[in-house]
Amino acid sequence: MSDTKIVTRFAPSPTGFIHVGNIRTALYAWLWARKNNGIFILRIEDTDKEREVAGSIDHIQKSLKWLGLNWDQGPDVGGPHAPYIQSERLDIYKKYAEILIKKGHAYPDPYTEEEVEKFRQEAQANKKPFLYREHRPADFGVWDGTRPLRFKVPEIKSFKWNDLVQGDLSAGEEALDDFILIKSDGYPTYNFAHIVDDIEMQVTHVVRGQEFISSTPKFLSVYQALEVAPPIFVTTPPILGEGGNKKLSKRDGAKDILDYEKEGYLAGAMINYLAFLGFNPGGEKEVYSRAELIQVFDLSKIQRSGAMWNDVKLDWFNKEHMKRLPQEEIKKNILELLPEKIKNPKLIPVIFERISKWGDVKAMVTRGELDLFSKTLEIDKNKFKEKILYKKTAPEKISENLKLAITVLKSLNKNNFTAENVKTALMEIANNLESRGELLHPVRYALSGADKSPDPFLIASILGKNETLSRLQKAIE
RNA sequence: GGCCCUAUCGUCUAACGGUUAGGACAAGGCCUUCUCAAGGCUUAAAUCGCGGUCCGAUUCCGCGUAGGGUCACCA
Repeated sequence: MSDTKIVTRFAPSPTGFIHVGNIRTALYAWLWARKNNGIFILRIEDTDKEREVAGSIDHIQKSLKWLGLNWDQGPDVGGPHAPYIQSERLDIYKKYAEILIKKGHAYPDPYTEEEVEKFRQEAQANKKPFLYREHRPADFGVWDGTRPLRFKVPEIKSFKWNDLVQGDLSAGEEALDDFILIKSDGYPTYNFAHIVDDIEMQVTHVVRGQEFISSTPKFLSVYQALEVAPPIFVTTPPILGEGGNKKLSKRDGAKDILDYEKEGYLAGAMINYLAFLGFNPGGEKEVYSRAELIQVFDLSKIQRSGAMWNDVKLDWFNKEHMKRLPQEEIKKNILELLPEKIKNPKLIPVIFERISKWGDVKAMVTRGELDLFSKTLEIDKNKFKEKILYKKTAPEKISENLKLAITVLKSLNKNNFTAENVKTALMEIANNLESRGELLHPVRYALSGADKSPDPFLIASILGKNETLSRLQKAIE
């Protein structure tokens, strides 16, 4: 039954990269289509030629692909309603415009932009909302395509409608106005084009941000004039920037979604985090795979209030997803991200061994851990003294233990300085102590300069005998 | 300013009108230091305010307050 098939769409305009705020809307639309065995459409809304940024379409597609939000119909894959780029569909909008003209619901705007602006200022001076329809001409005249085509609101009334997320919504008459359907450059406005396309493409659920709530009465008027039943509206709450009081925007640090890929975030983690920012299936489980997410997702459980972006929680999701990743995946993931200089064939096995247990690329980069492998680790001298101490163990005891370690390690043959041998040697001392940490922690810290690091034995073997001894010696001093 | 929407720990959130208001992140403390993109235990932390309906409001209603959105030949 094609009538009952769920159809959702993501309709970005190619004005640059898509940031995390926009992509969540796409995610929700995609999840809903997949959950219901429906269709997910990618449509490019490029009716503003001035704001268009070259390369955006490609970038948008890359972003969606990274997250695995595959589309069934779109600019590249085509589909029954091709083309999926609005600038290539101008004749279709014209056809709908003619229908509205014929019905007496559209007319050419007789005023210049300056005249309209004057009306606007007059209204403002009188402290009244500006309504173009109050200046609607008596005779409509014939539209020759050079003037903007305006919509004649069929009925001035209050609208009430239902939104799957927001519930019952309403707006007063002042929300209705004779807005522009087709601009003087021949391109349709968003207000008109998206409605035509949604009708043509048989979209059942329109998922979009709440900035469109206030123009919904206008949209409903168009559906009314066209005598077409509107789709189901699904209005998502905003994502707020980390100050908590502003909608997330590029200016407030909303990043290109693909930046997160570069930084080593997993697509699955990003999706999980994004989905849960404003949605919760109930229950206490939080880490969901893509498939599980599709299963539990429900548009009606989307939150109504805005949610604040939180990098720290995203990191946590990433970590959880990493833990669930097969080893091979981790290795692949990491290799792709390793800086060129570290792609030294000799080091790769070492890195793998380490990464198989402790491989946070992002953390490695930020903590300077990668440098450990190029032996240029800088240790923060100010914190060193304090951090090398183990709990309440006396500093004297610590340095005594380190000395002991040096003695033992000195007796190891330089060519036999393997992680295994170092471990055997050190553990012998450590096991005789009150707590093994009294030795192992200082050694770890002396060698790595970090209290969370690969195990000290591995580090020692990588550093080699000389460097290891010299770092231990330095630590004592 | 007009219109519209929203309001539970610092953050994301859960809770048929009846719960000691739950979980997660973050924070504090303790344990562990072969820890391993850690783990275990633990502490502190919330229903914006005022009225109303009800035997009983986080939940329903009104007002206030605060935040957000929108008022384009942008989407």
